[in-house]
Amino acid sequence: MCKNHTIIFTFVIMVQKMDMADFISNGFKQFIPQLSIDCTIFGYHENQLKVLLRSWKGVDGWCLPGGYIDRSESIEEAAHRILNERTGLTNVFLQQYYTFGDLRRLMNPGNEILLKSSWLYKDARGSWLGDRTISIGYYALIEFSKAVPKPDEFSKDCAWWDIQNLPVLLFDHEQMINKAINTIRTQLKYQPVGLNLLPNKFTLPELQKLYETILDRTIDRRNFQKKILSLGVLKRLDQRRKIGAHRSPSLFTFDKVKYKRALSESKGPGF
Amino acid sequence: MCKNHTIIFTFVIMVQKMDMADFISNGFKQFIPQLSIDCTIFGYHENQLKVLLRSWKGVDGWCLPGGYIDRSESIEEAAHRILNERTGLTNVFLQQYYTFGDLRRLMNPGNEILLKSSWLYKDARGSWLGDRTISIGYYALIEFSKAVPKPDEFSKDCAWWDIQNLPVLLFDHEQMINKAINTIRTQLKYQPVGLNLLPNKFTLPELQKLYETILDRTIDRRNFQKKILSLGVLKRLDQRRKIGAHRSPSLFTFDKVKYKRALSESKGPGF
DNA sequence: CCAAAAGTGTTCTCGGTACACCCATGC
DNA sequence: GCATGGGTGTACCGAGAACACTTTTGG
Repeated sequence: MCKNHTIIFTFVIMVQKMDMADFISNGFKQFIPQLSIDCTIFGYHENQLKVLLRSWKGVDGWCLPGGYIDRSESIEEAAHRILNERTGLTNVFLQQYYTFGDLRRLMNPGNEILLKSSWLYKDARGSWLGDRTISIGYYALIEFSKAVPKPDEFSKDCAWWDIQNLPVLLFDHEQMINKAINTIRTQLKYQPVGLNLLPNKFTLPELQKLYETILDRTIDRRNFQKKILSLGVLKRLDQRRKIGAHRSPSLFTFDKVKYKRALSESKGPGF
Repeated sequence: MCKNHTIIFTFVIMVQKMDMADFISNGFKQFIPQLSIDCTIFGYHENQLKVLLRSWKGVDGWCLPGGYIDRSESIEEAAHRILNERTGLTNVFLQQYYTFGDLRRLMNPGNEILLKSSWLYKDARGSWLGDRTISIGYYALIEFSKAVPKPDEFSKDCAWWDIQNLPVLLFDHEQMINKAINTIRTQLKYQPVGLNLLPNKFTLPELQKLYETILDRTIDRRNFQKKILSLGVLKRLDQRRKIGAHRSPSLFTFDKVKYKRALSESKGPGF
């Protein structure tokens, strides 16, 4: 059920470099038209939850990194490829969370003007790219420091943004991000997915800050430690982190075997 | 988040009747190609959880009722329409649960032979229908007695099947059904979705049997009643059901206002 | 010695589970 | 009156939530 993160990333055929005109006129031969994948890529840095966004040349406003599905790859492979193209990362925690197919998704009233003045409207409209598109949403949790945001040749920029302070987003991508955040919050309650956002070694206070950031509330320190340790997925290391004029907290790492087991055993109350 | 069931079904333009040849050659003009919706429609009857399946003329094996998305309808509208076409029902509890896009989904080893000997392979292959298709899975919970399975003009049959005793399923539809069942089971733990499967009036023992059937285990009678009543979504009626040589159990109905509120407030343990 | 953060244990409450007796009905 | 199933209450247990003091460290 939740094995996405364990899948060994099969390196799929990378999209051939092609110029924009060629992509507009011939892309549909390689890709499935009218269906895209958008990845909500979360990172965590300086006590902030961040999302990786990209902007297009010639268009104001930002959007989620996305792409089309090659006719010969599965959608999961496509999602991993798209994520790899923007971050350089392989073998990350990546999960499908919802498919967005509202007719309004292209007509976000907040920024319709931005789109109308862009080449997306002028040139892509009329081609396969201008058709209505349904988008499969995936979210990824990655270690911030390992990812190097990479614009592609169509990008003006590709950068991290604070969840709390997002720029103007094109299409329905704000809604997609919100749904992704809700999904993580729910999942975090049952499964220790948050660990994917941290480096190999971390302290419990750091882990707690992450949880507090994602859930947007404070958590009692003692209860947090009791609960998180009771999951049995953490290993205490014989090292401490020096943090200035304070007591040095222990470093932990997580036991990937037990971690995978815990991910697949979500428990809950009720019947 | 879970408002699907509250949406007032907007009656969309029904698919024009067209013959199979026309559909094969021209359907892509009306519908989005390479993307379909498949509905796992659950009903409950005689203490059995049932799924509505259909079979194609000229093809052995069964599959989920599905269809394509009209270019002018949202995917949710499409799902409601497809469900309406097979059951005659509107305004039902319907939820998207996963999008299936494995390359293997068309090549289920268990029944490849069935497909190869069919017109689907001979005639549809080469047309837009023969292309690889990605499918958005929706599940519906409906009141069994209200639905009248309706084959369409391409169908050999359309009928209810016991979850415990499914026929040979084409494509990856068995996997789709299994994932739908798991989704319901998880959801049932947090939200009283099961009520959608029962008639307006029901007794607590009947409701309990439904839960036991879905979860595939027995539940203590006293604890079940305590818990289900504590949700506050049931109203006890001044009526009892006569059930032969036994004490007559009270009938209940559910308070739709409180019910909707309860659906949107899923609680849980954890942080 | 003082400020700041880490580490740790107990109590309370609530929900989940286990369990037993009496009641209504039709034969 | 008896068999069958419906209705109800109590005791135990574990997880979550509330809560305070001591220890380490650098300045």
